Amino acid sequence: MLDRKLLREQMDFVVAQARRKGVEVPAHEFLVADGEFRSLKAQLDELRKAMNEKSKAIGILMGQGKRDEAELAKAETGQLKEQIQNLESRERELEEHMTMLELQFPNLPHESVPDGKDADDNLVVREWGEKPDFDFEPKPHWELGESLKLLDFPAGAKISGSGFPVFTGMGARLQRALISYMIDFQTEERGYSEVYPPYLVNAESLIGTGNLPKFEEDLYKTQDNLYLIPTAEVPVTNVHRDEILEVWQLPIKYAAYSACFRREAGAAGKDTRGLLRIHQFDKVELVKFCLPETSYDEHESMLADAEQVLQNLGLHYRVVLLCAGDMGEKGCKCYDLEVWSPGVGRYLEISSVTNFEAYQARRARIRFKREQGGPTEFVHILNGSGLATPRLFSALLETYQRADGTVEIPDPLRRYVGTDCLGP
RNA sequence: GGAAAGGUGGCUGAGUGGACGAAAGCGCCCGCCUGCUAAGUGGGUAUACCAAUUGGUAUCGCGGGUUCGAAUCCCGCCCUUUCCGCCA
Repeated sequence: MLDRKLLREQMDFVVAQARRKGVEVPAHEFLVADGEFRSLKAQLDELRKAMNEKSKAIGILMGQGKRDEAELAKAETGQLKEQIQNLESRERELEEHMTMLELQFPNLPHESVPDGKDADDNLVVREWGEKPDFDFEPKPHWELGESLKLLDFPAGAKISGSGFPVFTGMGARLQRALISYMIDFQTEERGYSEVYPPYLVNAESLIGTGNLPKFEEDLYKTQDNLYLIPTAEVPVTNVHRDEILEVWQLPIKYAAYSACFRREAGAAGKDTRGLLRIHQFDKVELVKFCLPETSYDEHESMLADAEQVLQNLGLHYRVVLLCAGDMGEKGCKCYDLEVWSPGVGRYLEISSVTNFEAYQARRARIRFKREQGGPTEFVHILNGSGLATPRLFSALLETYQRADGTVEIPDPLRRYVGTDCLGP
């Protein structure tokens, strides 16, 4: 949701920026509706003012015991009331119409975001480390997972369906180790506060983060009208929904572990092997609420927080700045971290770090005041994965595999995994 | 699942038809006073939209109804809390 004032005053700019994302917005329709809405509202306010004054007068007459005059005055209100009701119903219509139109406006890309249509136009900002050399043919993680008895895909398919792997034995332990390690790192080294959120959320929360109404088909919904979270971003961002924060609280930084549930509707046939695209996965999510003027600095530092995990684990990756056309609806600027996967032979997206500016804050009504009695402003909200475990798990196995089929555990994880090597 | 109570401003909490956007207290902000501190004292302090010069309108969980007029009465819904039962 964009600022209505921006739409009114700088529609040409909005249209141009939306076009960078490849989105045509209903500019004219909105401006027409808004014009009618405003003049209608002015009229309505006048009528209501008149009505209020009349009512007040009647009250005074009644108080003075002047019954007859009061009755006379009452008779005069009928027409006013009818007029008001007519305008009110039109107002409701317009309001609905405008909301529908507003939802078609994407968040606008930041000036530092390159033009482009799709993933081919994304910009590789930097690479860290190097692709590991193997003197043997590196295996993909699904083969390693099977031979080392870390993953059981058939069991998952039997229990739930495809896209629900079972982690077994040391695989389960490694999974848990990754989560603990990442949470500990972000909270102890990077100043995030830990949050453990609910996994089922109401529609209001999903509207706040922008997942509803547009992306309902990506979500699992329960019979109680609660939805399984697609990411911890949803509950964690909504922790402060409808609040006015104190300026000294900012920035607020949360790190949250959660399972994530995605229907992956429409993604059939893509990246189906192994852990690449599954319906339930685990992730440590980072969320920040900050002052508008600091959000791009906070964005860079959040990116660094996520990168540091990969660096500590010695995994080769690259940082990609998404072009306007590939960024999606909600973001202003977004970096992807892509980890190198030797067995698959590709870079795989393992994190997206996004600055939403006030887009989510406006939807979720998360504001702050710079000073007592001052105006309220929307905070800027950012989030990033730090990181998603399936691809971290797979990159780790593939990167640290040895010729004999065993896998070395990198140093920072050893005390969590309880061993330095996974073998048969 | 059964029963009851309740949803009012940053918080506590009054308000059962008319001058209530809302008492009081707390908190916070700006003064004054007190040679420190504490106390005292005067004022200010909800949000959104519109007009923009002091102005106007709406909002007391949400939606509808009664009424000239609703925080207040009626109906429906949602949510929270407590007790009992069941269960991790």
